Amino acid sequence: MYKFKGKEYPCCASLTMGVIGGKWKTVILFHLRDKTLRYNELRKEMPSVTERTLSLQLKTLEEDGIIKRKVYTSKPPLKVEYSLTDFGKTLIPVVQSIADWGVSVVEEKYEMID
Amino acid sequence: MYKFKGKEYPCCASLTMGVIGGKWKTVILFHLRDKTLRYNELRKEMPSVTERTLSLQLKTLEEDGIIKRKVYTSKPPLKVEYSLTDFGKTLIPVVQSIADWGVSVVEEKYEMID
DNA sequence: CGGGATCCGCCTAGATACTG
DNA sequence: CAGTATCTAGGCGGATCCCG
Repeated sequence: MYKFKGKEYPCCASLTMGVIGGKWKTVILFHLRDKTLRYNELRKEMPSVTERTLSLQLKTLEEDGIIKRKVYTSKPPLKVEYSLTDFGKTLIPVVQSIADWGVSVVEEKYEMID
Repeated sequence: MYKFKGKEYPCCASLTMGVIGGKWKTVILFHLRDKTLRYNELRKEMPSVTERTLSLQLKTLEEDGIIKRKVYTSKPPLKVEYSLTDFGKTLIPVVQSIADWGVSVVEEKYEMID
């Protein structure tokens, strides 16, 4: 049994999926893997996500210590930047291999025969 | 826009997550990464999954061409073995890096500070 | 600009019972 | 043994409006 942030997982692989799973978290991490982005910059990279969902996913990633949120202004218009924490950076190879496999599939590098 | 098996994804990372995402698929692939297993052997490796869920996940993995299902007997008791296809084997590095990160976290290899 | 509040549909997955 | 059938719940994520 594996534990992380108060949650229990039956397998080391499911622990990781508990952190980066779901429809959007890997996409967020993919875009943050090499740079800092503002909220609206992330939205432009992910046009099909809703504001609420992006907001929620960013919050859970922050709570898990994967990303950090930095606010630069106290009055509107707000400027908020998101970036990986040092802990989050340890996920870069994982996210990269996930992204690479997706690219390989669409490039039809792999044969789909048994 | 990325396409795979009739589904569209906004990012190469989300394509991969569409195939291996969800609560159980990476766990199945983790256990099948180096060996063939029967249905009940898989259940023993994953005691907390229900029969129905395991069944459904195996079916979608088969439909996506990731695993193959081989039936050895025509009359009960049935013998069915699951293993990775050649295409599924291309996912091994991805699953392995996912599993490795989970292990690293519980071994506290990484510091959780910003 | 960067969200929060509210409402809601749908899909994932669980529980349990049953079958070829 | 290896599933299917049925019912159900919980939560993920979408749509829309609102606010500092």
